[in-house]
Amino acid sequence: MAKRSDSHGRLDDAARAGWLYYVAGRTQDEIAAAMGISRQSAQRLVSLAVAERLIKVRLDHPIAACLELGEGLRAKYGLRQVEVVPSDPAAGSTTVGLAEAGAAEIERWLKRSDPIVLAVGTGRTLKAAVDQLSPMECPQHRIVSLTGNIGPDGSAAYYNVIFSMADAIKSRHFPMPLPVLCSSAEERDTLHDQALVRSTLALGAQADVTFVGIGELGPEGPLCIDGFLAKDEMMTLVEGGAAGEICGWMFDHDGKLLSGSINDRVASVPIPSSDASCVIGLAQGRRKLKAIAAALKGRLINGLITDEATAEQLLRG
Amino acid sequence: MAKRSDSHGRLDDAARAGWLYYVAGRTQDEIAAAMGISRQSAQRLVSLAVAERLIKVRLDHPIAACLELGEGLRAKYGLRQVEVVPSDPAAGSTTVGLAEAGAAEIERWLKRSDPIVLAVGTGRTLKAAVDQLSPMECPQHRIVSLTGNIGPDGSAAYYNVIFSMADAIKSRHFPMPLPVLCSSAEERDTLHDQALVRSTLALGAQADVTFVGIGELGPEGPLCIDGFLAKDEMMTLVEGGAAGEICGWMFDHDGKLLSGSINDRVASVPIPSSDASCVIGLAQGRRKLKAIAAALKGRLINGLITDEATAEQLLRG
DNA sequence: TTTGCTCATGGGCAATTACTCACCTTCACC
DNA sequence: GGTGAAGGTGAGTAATTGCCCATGAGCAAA
Repeated sequence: MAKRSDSHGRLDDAARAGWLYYVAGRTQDEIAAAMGISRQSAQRLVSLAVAERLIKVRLDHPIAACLELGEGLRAKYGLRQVEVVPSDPAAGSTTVGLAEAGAAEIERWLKRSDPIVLAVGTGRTLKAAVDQLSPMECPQHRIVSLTGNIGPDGSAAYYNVIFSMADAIKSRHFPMPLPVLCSSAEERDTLHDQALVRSTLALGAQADVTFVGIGELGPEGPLCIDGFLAKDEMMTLVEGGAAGEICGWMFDHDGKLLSGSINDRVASVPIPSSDASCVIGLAQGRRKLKAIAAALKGRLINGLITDEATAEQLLRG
Repeated sequence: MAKRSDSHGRLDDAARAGWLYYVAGRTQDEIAAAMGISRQSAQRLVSLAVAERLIKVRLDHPIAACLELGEGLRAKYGLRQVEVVPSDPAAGSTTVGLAEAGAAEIERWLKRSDPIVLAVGTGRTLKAAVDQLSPMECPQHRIVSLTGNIGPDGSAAYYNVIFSMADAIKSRHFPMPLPVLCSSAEERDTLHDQALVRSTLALGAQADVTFVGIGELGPEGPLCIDGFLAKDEMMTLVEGGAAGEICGWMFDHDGKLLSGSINDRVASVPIPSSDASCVIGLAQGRRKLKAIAAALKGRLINGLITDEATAEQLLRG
């Protein structure tokens, strides 16, 4: 008998057990009884079928591709948190936009009962996400802005998101009463030395989780559009190897922060270390591709929320 | 938040949970943590994904088709036990023949520690199966033959299998010291009235499991080949609506035993009732198709061991 | 024949999963 | 604004599953 079982191959039995378990939905006890073996042996056959890749599981849902892409990105860049949303709303019922996905992730953090420090950057994408937040009561948390809220002309910077966030989330908020960009490194240092600013800077440094937008450079990038940088300054930066920016901090194609250049004048809190905390970027679109890839490569962020098409391109590159 | 979750659809969440569970191999606890929900909710989403057929499981093994066919036969004929073996040995490594599969099933019963009565019919297929049995010690069981072992010319009927079985299985065996076919109903009744035969008949009636071959009729059928019936007798039977035989018992296309005809002269033990016990037929091949279908239809058997091609045809018809 | 190795097996136990039961929210209808 | 059905939630609990270990069979080398 043993001889015959062997010649038929253990894999055949594994296939049979796997079929009974996964397709027919029997329990391992039933399989054991049907095959005349012990429950443990049935369990071994089932796990053998899985280990030998006899069992193929497929998910019939548009979101499946997104999850695959997310897993790919997680593996490729060592990310802690990935969310890929479907690109084409018409493709299925899952028209979760980037903004909604970002809001969901923010809410996931805010729902925690233990107090956390949540830091936010700036940008249109992030603003859209924050606008999707549902009202919540979160007295235990603190929310801090990484970027100044004064625009280049002295008015409020529209895409500073912390005030939008304050509308929805009842929590302690800490804006940065600074411009985004100072006129000089000295001015930046002076401003940062104010007591109020120093405490906010310290708070930002200890953020448990940070949500940031990722800005592309070039004359159509947000820094130019919003008037923070003139086009010729921008072109100089790009020619100098800049690939993108987060909270105004410029980085090259390897995700290394540029030394000198305008980074000396950026008033933003330094981007929290992605070794110690979660730094989640929200970005999507072909134009941002190089910036996102660089930020991932340099581990400036360890979490990403993007869309399907962008995820594909990131994995391809 | 609730609103957004709803608009995204519960199915999306179910798909995500199902993917994480089945594809990514996470536990439900991990899924719950990742999705920010309770473990119970994660469990519900996973089972929802299964219930909604979002999760498709496929078995990459030649045996998968056989199992599908077996399930189909089980459903169609209300069978207790089905085994379908691959038809084409070249198709894969699983060249389990009918004989080996039958032997495996017999051994499965004999391996039981509680005492059982196992009855066997006759036929080439069954003989081949019994010849595949490995030696076993089964003092607790009793094995009884349903058919006589004396051929039409007085010699031992070759395809009576109980002696082959006795070679491999150490157990108490009860052959039937009778011809297969008597010359008249009266002779049959007289023979059956012998004390020794009566006890064997009684034993056969209480069989826990019965293995039988299924014979097709016609001039090429085993009854003619082995000389039990002349060709003209056979033709008369076929024209009278006979579709097949089990242990010599003739039945029509609905699986009803024919009254009169040669059934009056059959010396075999009546086929045990398939209501109370397992009656497993071994048969395969296009020529036997009508006989098998009739036996199944009439519930003469409630178990079947056959091959892939035959199973397909049975399901088609 | 003995020794040492590999591997399948079943028992036992901890982790994981499925199910049931109240309770709660939502929504449609009155 | 009340009211009941539908469906979701968490707690508790039973069932199921995964894994470790000791055991013994089979087999090749010494």
